[in-house]
Amino acid sequence: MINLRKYLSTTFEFSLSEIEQIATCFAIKKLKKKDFFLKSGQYCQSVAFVEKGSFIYYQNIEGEEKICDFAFEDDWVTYYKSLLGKIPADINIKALEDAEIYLLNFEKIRELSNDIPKVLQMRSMMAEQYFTKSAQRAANLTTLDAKGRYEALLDEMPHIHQRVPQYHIASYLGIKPQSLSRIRAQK
Amino acid sequence: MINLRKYLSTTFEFSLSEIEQIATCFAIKKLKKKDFFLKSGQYCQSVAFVEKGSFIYYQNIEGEEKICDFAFEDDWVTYYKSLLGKIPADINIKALEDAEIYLLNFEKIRELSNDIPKVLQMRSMMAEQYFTKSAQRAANLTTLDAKGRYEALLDEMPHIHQRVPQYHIASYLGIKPQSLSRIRAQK
DNA sequence: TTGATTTATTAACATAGGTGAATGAAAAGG
DNA sequence: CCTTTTCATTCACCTATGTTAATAAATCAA
Repeated sequence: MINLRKYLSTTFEFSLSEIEQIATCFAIKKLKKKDFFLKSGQYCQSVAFVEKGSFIYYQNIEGEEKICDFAFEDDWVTYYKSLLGKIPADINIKALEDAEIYLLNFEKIRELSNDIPKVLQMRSMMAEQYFTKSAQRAANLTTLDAKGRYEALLDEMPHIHQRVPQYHIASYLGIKPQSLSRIRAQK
Repeated sequence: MINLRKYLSTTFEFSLSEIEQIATCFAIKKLKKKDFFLKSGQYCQSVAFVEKGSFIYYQNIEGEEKICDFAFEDDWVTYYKSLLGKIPADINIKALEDAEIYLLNFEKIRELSNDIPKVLQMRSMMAEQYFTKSAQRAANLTTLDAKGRYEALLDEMPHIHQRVPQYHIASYLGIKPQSLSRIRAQK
């Protein structure tokens, strides 16, 4: 829980006793590479802090895995559409590497928010980051060409090539692996 | 407030007395065509129910208005990134037609949620719709060609051509007006 | 209503990115 | 370790969308 504690302390300035209280609400879970945090059809019932490892969000469309998001250490993993709407997920969230995550049940968040008002601030920030990410991706898809989107991604996640196979990066960018190769060659 | 009352009654099955209580928390606002609900740089501090009229969300990028969303009757208008993050907006929300909206202050929502728990359900649904819309748009941008995206939009908003100029539709789809003309011609 | 401005259409040409196939490199699995 | 499978690269060719420009149609403002 090293990363989680550090995150709670530096990002939100929770006190040590608050951190203890919050930490007890999480359940640890270890996932092997290729294990699923969430499978299409399942109900998402928690948010998870990524202590270690990486994840892809994707949809299976016409036999292809269309990547719509990544998550790494210090990111939150969840699927709001299913979590808030209490409906089955229409995407998959899969570990790309062996991972260690801390699960926080949706109801537990409510209880925590009552005890520690600052948790509300954390909830807001989680939701906000989540909204902002997909809105920004849509904006990039309409305003930048493939090379521009690739550079924006490298800017945002400089180490992505060390963690994610290139064909997944291409899928996230909305292009074919061959096109990403071409773009990388011409630099 | 006819549409708002009907919406609260049919979508969430609030009772008449609950609807009265909720309704008193809203402030009416009338906007002329081209008036702004939110300007880039301002803080978004409320959500608004669209009783009448239409809105575009857009960013000014290199002199062009890049449309990222529309809103019509029975939609909620807000900008979560600014509302939740308490940061200045980086987009504009402008009335495309004369409009009548009902404003609900962010703090008022909290108070209402305490009095009427079912308001939480409404909040969730608002957030969920908001997130889902931009995620779906990003998915369409990576999985469909321009014609497919246009057809998906017509499917979702059949009357859009009666409410929104075509060059705004093209911008939302991520193509040039000439390309949308070409797509429309070849059907 | 008239003239000015904005918006939509069409066409010829340019280009970014897709497609299919071949090759080699890297990773996985016994 | 060797074999198999997956992944990245390159190339030749194709297609969808962008670009520029001209014109027509629609809308706005006086």
